[in-house]
Amino acid sequence: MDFFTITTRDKKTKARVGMLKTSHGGVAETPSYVVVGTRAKVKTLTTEDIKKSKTQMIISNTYHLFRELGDSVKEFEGLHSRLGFDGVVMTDSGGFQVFSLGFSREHNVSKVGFFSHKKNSFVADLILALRAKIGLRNKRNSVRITNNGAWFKDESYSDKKPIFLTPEKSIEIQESLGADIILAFDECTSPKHGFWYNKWAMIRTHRWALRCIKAKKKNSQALYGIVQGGDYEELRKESARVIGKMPFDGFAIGGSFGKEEMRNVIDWSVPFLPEEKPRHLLGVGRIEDILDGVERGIDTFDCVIPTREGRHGGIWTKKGRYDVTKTKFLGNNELLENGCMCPACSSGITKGVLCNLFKEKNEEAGRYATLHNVFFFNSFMEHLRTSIKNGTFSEFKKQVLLDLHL
RNA sequence: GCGCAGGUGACAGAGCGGUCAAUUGUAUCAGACUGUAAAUCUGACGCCUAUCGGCUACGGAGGUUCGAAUCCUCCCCUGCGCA
Repeated sequence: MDFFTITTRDKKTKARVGMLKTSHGGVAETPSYVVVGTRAKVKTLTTEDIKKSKTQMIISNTYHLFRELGDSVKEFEGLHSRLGFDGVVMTDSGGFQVFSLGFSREHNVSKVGFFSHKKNSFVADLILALRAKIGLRNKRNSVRITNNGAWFKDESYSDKKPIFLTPEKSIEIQESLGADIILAFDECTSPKHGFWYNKWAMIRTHRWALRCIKAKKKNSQALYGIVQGGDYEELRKESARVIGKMPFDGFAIGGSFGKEEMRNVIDWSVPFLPEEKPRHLLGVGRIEDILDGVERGIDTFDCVIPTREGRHGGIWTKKGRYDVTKTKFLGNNELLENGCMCPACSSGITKGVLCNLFKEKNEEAGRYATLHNVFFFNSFMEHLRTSIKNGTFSEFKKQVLLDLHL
């Protein structure tokens, strides 16, 4: 049984429809959205909710679950069981936390910027890269990266004991967690990092990739390698070439880039990745980003947007996003989205009702919003797949962007 | 009627002589959120002004002082206790 099969290819673009089949029995048709359930739970949603949300894939997180479970992760029941989900489950390796708990805090940046982040100066970048190369840890960071792995001293956890993640440790934990797809332990760099730091971090990530392959014992899980290289063409191409040649079951594109550079990063990387294997774009994104990604040959995407923004009152619709918490929606008796078949809209949740729930700080508010958003993104992917099958992907893309006023 | 305790910006509630247009929280408004440090965060929030700055404000009226939300006097109001 093949893990990944491509069933339709778009004639004009690199878009394709495929099927992921895991040894666990889970199935997902791609392009697919991967819902984020970091701590083995999609925030605010019940397992019943997830079943009704058209969710095919969920991604949990190695770092956060290991923080929670410690060594008892060895006796973990397994993510499918914990999630009550029989679709395709992924785990992120903890590589993103190297950034999100480290440089992201220090630089005060997120991984995707609408503007190009100002880079570190050439000298600062070179010093940082040299320090990294000879194995000197960054002193200020709550994450200290060494050539062997990364120390996490995360004060938001009460026990406060630093933990050390290496490629081997990450794989070991991910095997205990039991996802269908696991990711190589990598280093996600910051948008502020310059060429030299990115180069060194990339080389390190490549070495870690080999160690992950070597450390993997289970055959039932698919292992993805991760392309890094920041927003540098030379580095991305090199990374994709090197990682693409390694015996991974699939490939992910990670790292930080500006909004504009994202398309370039994909264009530089994809040609070096084996055509017949699945390609995942880490941490992206918005509707327009997905369209750009699919067009360039990406099969799966994971992003916190539908869940996080839902909790914050952001409602995604075909006509764009709005904030239901605005007082003007009180008393409004239109459904969240006209004609929507999601469990929230189907049960008659109106803008007014949801606005009121948010104002009351009722916990159901985030749940309804998340339900709608997750369903919306999953339905969107469904339509997107159909368009590829029909050979109308380009028209579909154009229409979606038009409707979103983008 | 007597005895306490109080009256501060939409509300709650700090401040108790100058650094006070007044801490903080809530509400309100605006914005952010892209491998979840996030049911979170940022900013605005008396009036006028793009800004500098100006004006009016801490129950009311006086007073003391170079200077009062802060001290004094009287008045009005509220809560609790006693009649």
